Amino acid sequence: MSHVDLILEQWRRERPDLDVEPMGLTGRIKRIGGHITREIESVLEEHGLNLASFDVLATLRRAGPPHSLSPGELLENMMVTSGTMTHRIDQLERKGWVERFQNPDDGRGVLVALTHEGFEVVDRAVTDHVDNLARLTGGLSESEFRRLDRLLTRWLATLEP
Amino acid sequence: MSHVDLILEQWRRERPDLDVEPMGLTGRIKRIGGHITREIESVLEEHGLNLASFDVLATLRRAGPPHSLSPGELLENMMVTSGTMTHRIDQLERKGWVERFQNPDDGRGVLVALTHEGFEVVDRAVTDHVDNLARLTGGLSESEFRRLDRLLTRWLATLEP
DNA sequence: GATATATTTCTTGATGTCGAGATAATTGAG
DNA sequence: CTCAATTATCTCGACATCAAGAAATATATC
Repeated sequence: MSHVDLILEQWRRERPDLDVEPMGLTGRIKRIGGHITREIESVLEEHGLNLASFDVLATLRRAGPPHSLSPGELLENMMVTSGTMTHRIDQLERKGWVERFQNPDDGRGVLVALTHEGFEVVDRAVTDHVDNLARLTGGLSESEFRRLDRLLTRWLATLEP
Repeated sequence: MSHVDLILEQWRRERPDLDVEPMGLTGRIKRIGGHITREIESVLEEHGLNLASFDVLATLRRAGPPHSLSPGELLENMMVTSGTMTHRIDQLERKGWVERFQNPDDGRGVLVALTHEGFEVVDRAVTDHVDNLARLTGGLSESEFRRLDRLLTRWLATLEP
């Protein structure tokens, strides 16, 4: 009996009027999310990264050459505020993994670009990262994996209209 | 094409050597988690609660009479540290929704109990909360819901041995 | 062209969390 | 019984995040 099922059982006893099935589904999502976040962070730590830094570097890396985006474009890809993004870029700039340039086409804006070192760090990190994700999803059979992926895609589509 | 699929496509182009399927699955989990967290928080806010406070009150509530647990027992149910738990209890105590007692059986420990007001707040909040969760999962058919729940349970079991 | 409105990025203050260590009481080995 | 080890909780400092708003520039309307 999992942690989540225990919670549902308690609610059923204390509040039999409630339909707790949706709570089970969302609880499992959040619990799985918590586990994989912790595991991911422990692998990234070996590369001197946290999840926040990796998110930024990876977004620049996978955007392709010239590996530069504005803070606003980076924002669109992550669920954080602009203040948080400023802080993340500051941090990466101090480490020498990204650089800020003035945007030549818009005096208000800047561009954030991967440095050579930043490129190498994120390229090494992402290799370990995908291995780690393969391990974390490795307990599922291929068929389970596919069915789960399809159902999550379905659900996500209803949440991101 | 969803946000997650876009990311996978970029990685496939930039790093064709990587197997990005697991990244898709975990990305969808985290993205769904982000959405439902935000939606949940906005409903709890109407009751003067944040997710942290609700977690504590709800744990006490569903534990059944006398609705009291030690900080250590509360810790076991949540993925947080002891310092965080102290802070959460402080906050709820200031609001008058829980009280601390000295544990009569163990001089080192305390017990945290719901007040009458705290009981009423959490009982009202959880009613709205489950309605909200039903809405958030309402885009899935009954069959999809059941299959998804079963697959998530499977996966969670492999992560919580 | 002048002026109001948008947009882009950064700043600031508040809050929640963690991690390491302090404090106090209990437990167990001799 | 005594003292070391363990356990339960709290304190403190650091850090990531958010929300609101400031500053600078761009865009649109007249």
